[in-house]
Amino acid sequence: METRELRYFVAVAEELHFGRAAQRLGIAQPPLSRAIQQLERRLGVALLERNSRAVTLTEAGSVLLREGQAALDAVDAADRRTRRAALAETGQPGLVLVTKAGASNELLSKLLDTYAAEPGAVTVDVLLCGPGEQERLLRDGRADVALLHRPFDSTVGFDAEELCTEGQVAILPAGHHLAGRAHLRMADVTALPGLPMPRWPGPDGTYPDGPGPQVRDHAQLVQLIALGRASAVLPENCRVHLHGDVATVPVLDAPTVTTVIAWPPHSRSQALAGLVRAATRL
Amino acid sequence: METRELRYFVAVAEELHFGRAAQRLGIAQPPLSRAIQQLERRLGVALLERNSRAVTLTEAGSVLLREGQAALDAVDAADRRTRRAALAETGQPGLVLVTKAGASNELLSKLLDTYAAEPGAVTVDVLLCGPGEQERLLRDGRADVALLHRPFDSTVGFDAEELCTEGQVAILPAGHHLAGRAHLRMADVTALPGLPMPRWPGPDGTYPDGPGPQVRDHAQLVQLIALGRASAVLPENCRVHLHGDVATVPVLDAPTVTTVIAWPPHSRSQALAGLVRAATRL
DNA sequence: AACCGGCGATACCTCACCGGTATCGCCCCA
DNA sequence: TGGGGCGATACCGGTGAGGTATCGCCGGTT
Repeated sequence: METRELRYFVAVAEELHFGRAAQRLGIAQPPLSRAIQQLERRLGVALLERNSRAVTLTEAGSVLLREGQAALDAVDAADRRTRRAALAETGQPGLVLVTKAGASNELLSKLLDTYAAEPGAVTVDVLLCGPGEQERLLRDGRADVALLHRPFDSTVGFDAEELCTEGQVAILPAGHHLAGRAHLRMADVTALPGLPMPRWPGPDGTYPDGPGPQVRDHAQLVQLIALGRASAVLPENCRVHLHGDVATVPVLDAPTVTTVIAWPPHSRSQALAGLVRAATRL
Repeated sequence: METRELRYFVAVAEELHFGRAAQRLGIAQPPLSRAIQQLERRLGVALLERNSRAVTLTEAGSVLLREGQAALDAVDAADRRTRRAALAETGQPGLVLVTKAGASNELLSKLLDTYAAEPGAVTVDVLLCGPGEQERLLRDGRADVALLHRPFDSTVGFDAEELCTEGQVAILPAGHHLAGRAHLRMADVTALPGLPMPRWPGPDGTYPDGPGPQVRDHAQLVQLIALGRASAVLPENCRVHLHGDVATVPVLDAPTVTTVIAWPPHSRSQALAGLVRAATRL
C-alpha cells in the first residue's frame, strides 16, 4: 500500500465526497475515483458504500481510516525528524518541545535552564499549542517531546516520566461571593449560575455543543473570567500568571494533576535522553 | 515520502550494501541506487556515506531508519487490519491475540472462555510466539491484542490493563542439590556451576554472546533443564505444564512478574473492548 | 412528467517515472 | 599493473498516474 493511496483514501473518508476530497488533494476527481477503486481491488475489500447521493464508510473502511491516519502520521514523522536531524548537524534546532500554552511555565523554564547547563546540550525549540493538540504533534513528528498533564492528556502510545503532581484551584471573578472561601468542592463550582465552564475545541477543531463560552487558550479564558462570563478549575501553578481581576480558591475534591514528560517510544536520540534525565532530576 | 522509497531505504540501511539490498527487494541494483539518490534529493538530506568500499549511515540516516521502520510497521498494520476487518464481516477471525508460547496458559483459557460466553463475542485467533516478538506483531498488525509480562516485555507505545502479578520460581533438574530447598535467592541460582541460564534470541533473531545454551521457547528450555544442561527462573504459573523431570523452587528476591493485556492505542474496535472488559473481570 | 443539476464512473490520451540491461569509474588488492 | 567488487550513469521500454471530455444515475423542481 502506497502513501499516496492512503492519503487519497483518508481524504475521501474524511470528506465523504469525491469532489471535495479531490479539491483538497489538488487533483481532479476522476483519478481519485480510480485510485480508490484500485485500492479496493488490491485489498480485495470494499471500503466505501456509494449509493447515489451519499458516500459512506464500510466497517473495513473505518478501520482503514483510523489505521491509515496513524500510518500517515508515522510517515510524516519520519520525514520531519529526518530533516530536523540533518539540520541539527549544522547546529539548528536539536529538539522541539511542545506544551499547552500557559501551563507548567516555571517548571518548563527550570527544565530548559537545567538542561542547557548540561554538557552536550542541543538547542530546544518550544512550541505552544492548545489542549489536546500535543499528542498529534508528537505523533506526526512536529515535536519530539511534550509536557502533558494527566488526567487531561493521555500518555497512551508514548513513553513518559512523571515530574510533579499538584491540586487544582477554582478561578473566579475577583468580586464573586465564593472568592473569599478558604476552599471549595467541585459541586460548588460546577453549574455556577451565570458562570459556566468554558468549552474547549476537540481534536478536530470544532467545539462541543452546550452552554459556556468557546475558548482556545488560557489567556482568553482568564479574560472571560475577569469579565465575569465564565469560571474554571485549573492546576494550582496557573496562579503565577494570573493578576488582580480574578481569585483562586483550592478545590479539595478535584482530581490531582500530574505533569509528565512524554516522547515517542522508539526515540533513541542522545539529546532526548539528556533532556529527560534533566527533567527527572528537577 | 512514498512507502516504496521507505522500504528501499530501510533495506539499504539494514544491509549497508546496495547489491544485497536490491537482491532482498527483488529489483536490480541501478534502480535502487537512483531511488535512494532521489530520496536524498527530495529530503535535501544526506542519508548514506558512500566512501568507496563501505556504505555507512549518517546521523539523519539512522533517524530515518528507526522512524521509517516504525512507519512501515504502521502501514503494514493498516493493510492487515483492513483486510481482517473485511473478513470479520463474513464471520472469520475477529481478533488475533498473541502471547508467549508456554506462558499464562490457564489465564488465557479462562479469558477465552469468559469472553466467548459474552453476547456479541467474535472468534479469537491465538498466536504463539517467542519472547520479544509480541510488540512487533502488535505494531505491524499481525495481532490486535497481546498478553505481555512486565518487566520482561515493555508496554511502551501500547495501551494496557494489569491482570495479575506473581512471583518467580527457579526451574532445576529433578535431582539437583538445591531442588529440595523451600526457597532460594537470586544469588543461589545465577551462575550455578554447570547450569547456566539459557540465551534467548534478540528482536533481530540473533543470540547474544556468552555461555548457556540457545533456546527459542519454553519447551526447549524445559527439555534442556531436564537433561541437566541449564537452569532458569520463570513466573510461577509455568509449573502447570512441567512434569516430573524438573523441580521448582520459589525465588524470594526475583522481581515479580505482572501479566498485562495490551493493545495499540488507536484501536476503537468493539470486539477488542469486549475482550479487554472480559480480561479485567477475571 | 420532463428537465436540470449534482455526483461518481468511464473513455481516452499524454507523459513521468519506474525498472531493466549495458557500461563506466573508482579503488582495493594481488 | 591487471582483476574484481561495487556504486553510479546512460539509455530504453512499459506501466500507470493525472488530465479532459463525457456518460449514467438519481433526486428534486416546476
